Amino acid sequence: MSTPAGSRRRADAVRNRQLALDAATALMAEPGASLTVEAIARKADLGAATVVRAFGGKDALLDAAVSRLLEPVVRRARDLLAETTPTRALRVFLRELIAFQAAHHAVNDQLGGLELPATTALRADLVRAVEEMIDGARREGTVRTDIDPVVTTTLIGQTALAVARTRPPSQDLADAYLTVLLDGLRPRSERTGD
Amino acid sequence: MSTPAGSRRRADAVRNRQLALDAATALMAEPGASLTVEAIARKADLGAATVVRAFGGKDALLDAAVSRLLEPVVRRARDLLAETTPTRALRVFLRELIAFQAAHHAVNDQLGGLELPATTALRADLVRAVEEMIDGARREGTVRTDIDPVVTTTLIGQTALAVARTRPPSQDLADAYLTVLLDGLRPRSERTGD
DNA sequence: GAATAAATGAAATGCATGTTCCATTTATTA
DNA sequence: TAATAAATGGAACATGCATTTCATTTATTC
Repeated sequence: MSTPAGSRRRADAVRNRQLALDAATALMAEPGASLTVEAIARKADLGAATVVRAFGGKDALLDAAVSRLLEPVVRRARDLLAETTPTRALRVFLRELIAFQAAHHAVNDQLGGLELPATTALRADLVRAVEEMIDGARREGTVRTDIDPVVTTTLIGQTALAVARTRPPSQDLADAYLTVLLDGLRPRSERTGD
Repeated sequence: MSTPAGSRRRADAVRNRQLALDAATALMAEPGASLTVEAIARKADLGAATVVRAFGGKDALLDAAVSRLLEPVVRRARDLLAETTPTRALRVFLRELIAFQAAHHAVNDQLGGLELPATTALRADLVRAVEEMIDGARREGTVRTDIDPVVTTTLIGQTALAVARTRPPSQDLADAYLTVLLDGLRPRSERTGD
C-alpha cells in the first residue's frame, strides 16, 4: 500500500526485451538471415509472442534495433566533422559507411516497406552530416559547385549504398568507388572535351 | 516434332499466354504495383490459375516478361557499340539505361530471390556489352586503366541501378551521376592532391 | 452438330508469416 | 511462504500469397 508505486515492470521483462533487441541486431549482421519474428525469437531463446509484445510489434523491434546500429554511425560522422577537414571527413566517413552497410546489409535490404520512425530520423541526421561535409568541401575547393549540394548528397548516399550492397563484399569495388566518386566530384577548372 | 499436325495447343491458350505476358509487363512499369499473380490475372482479365499454368509458375512468367523488356536494351547496347565510338556509346547507353530502369523499377526491385534464367542470361549479355564499351574507352584514353575493367563494369552497373531506383525519379540526379561518374572515370595523368 | 480433349477459373489447399489467446509460470512484495 | 499480478510461450488465429483441384466451358476435329 505504501510501497513506492510498486515495480510495475518485472525484471525478466526488461531483460528479455534486451535479449530480443540483441538477437535482432545480431541477425542483421548475418548475411542471408531472414529477419522473421520466429528467427529472432529462436536466437534470443524466447517465444515469438514475448518478442512481439516487448516492442508492440515487429516493426517497432526492427526500428529499435536499426536505430541502435545507426547511432554510432551518426555520431562518427559528427565527430569527424569536428575533428578534421570536411574533405578528409567525407572520404574517411564514406569508407566507413560502406564497410558498415556491407556488414549490415539487412539494415538496407529487407526493410523496404516498413514504418521505422527512429531509423528515419537518424537517417535524416546522417544526411545532414554528409551535407555539412559537402558544404565544407566545396568551400575548400575539393568538391565541384556546379552540382546542387542536395543532389550531390543524394548521389553519394545512393551510390555508396549500392556499392555496399554487392555480394560478396569487395574491397576492390569499394576502393574503386571512392576513387572514382571523389575524383569525379572534384571541380573541373577547364577541360571538358570528350 | 516441334509442331505436330494435330493442334495440341488451343488458340485461346496461346492468346491468353500473351495476355498474361502483356499484363505482367505493363505492371512492371507501374510504380508501386505489386506483382502478384492475382494482380497480373486481374489486369489480363484471366483467372489466376490460367496465368500460372500458362508459364508453369510465377517465376517463369516474370522471367519471360523481364526478358522481353530487357531484350531491346541489350540490342541497343550492341547497336551503339557498332554505330559509334565506345566512349560515346558508354555515355549514351548509361543515360538510356537509367531511364529504362527508372521506368521499370519493378524489374530491379521485387525480383530479389527469384530464379530467372533468361533474365540472368540477358543481364550477362548486357554486362558483356558494357565491358566492351569500357575496354574500347580505355583504348581511346577516356577511361582510366588503373582500375580493373570488371570492377569498373560492376561499379557502373550497381551505381546506375541505384540512381535509377530513387523515387521520385530525378533527371538532375541522373545528370549529376553521369557527369561525376564519367569525370571520375577519366584517366588522371597527374593531379592527385587532396 | 456431335464427340473429344484441351482450357478455364472459382474455390480449395498449402505455406509462411505476424499477431493474439489463455493456461501456466515466475517475479515481486509482504 | 503466501498472495498477487505480471510475464511467458505454445497453440490458435489472421493474412497474403502461389499453386492445385475439378466441375464446367470451349476450341477443335470429323
